[in-house]
Amino acid sequence: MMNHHKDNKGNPKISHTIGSLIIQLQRMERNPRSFGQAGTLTPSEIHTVDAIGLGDGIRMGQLAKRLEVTKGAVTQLVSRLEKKHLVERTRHPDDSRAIQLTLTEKGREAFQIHEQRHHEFQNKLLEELSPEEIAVFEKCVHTFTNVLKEHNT
Amino acid sequence: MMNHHKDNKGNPKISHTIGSLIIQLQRMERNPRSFGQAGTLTPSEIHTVDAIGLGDGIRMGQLAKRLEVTKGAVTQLVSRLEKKHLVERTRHPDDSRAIQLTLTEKGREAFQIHEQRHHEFQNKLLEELSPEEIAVFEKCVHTFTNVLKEHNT
DNA sequence: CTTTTTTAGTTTAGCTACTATACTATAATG
DNA sequence: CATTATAGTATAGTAGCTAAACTAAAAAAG
Repeated sequence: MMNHHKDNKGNPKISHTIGSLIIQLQRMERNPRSFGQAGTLTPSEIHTVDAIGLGDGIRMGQLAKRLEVTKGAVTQLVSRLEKKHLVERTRHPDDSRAIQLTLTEKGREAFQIHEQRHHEFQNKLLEELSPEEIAVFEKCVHTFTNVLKEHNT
Repeated sequence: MMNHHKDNKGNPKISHTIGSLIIQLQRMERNPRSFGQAGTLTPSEIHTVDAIGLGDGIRMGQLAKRLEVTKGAVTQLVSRLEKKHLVERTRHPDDSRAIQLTLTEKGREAFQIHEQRHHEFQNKLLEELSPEEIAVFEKCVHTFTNVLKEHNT
């Protein structure tokens, strides 16, 4: 009840806490991992596989928006994934400029292994945090993401 | 009280929420920004300035550990910052292999502008979240970071 | 003391993951 | 149609890393 709408006198550490998080996230985001038959994939590669798996038939441009990178970046990533036989490009039936993306069998396997790891990660978090805390956490991350999004504009 | 130590049936979205966060953080981490007299600095550059500012006289190796990168990476970054006249290398008095890092006047200005921005960011968060929520958030980020750290090993 | 090993930092080649820019091809609009 | 917008690609260049080989000084072992 008290101490709302104040400046950060009472929270000198949150900035540092977030700093550590960023360091760990960056570290994670540069370590490739193995995904079964698909072999070793970089974080960017598996993120791309994940986005295609969640939105089957997604187009190049939509994928670029989802990942918040340029279309050029997506072209490069998808080409690499195609070479690895994880993703297939097919022409869009209604717009012959556009391309639809789908996962191959191998791609789906990688997708599933990745989802499974998310699951395990979540469960580890749930072991250490109560459902109430998780709920607050989710709200906070959401707010944080929005402030960040605004900041990134 | 209920539903503790369960799997994630009740939280199908947290994974997606965190995914969005990661995308925004990565986006932030590749956009250079202006820091007064120091000019435009990349995220890695300002992180390095920040770490030196917080631990004046820090050595190359300690800095590498703090940033969780190799010493080679730190050498490259510090060399660039030295060229930009933000950082100074001086030989360590007790160990002539080692190097102590300090900020120049210009470096300190960049440091302060950066700290100021952290402050503003925190205040924006505090406008939208109660102190109680922030406290939980901090705990959760901490837990999350630790799980991540373990995962990164 | 020397010799050997460890530690602190540097250098370099190579990789990922982007961006910006210029391009081709198709679609939509006047 | 001619023009403009949209979908995707190609390419050159950059940041930010790593791994491995290196130099020099300190510490440990003999």
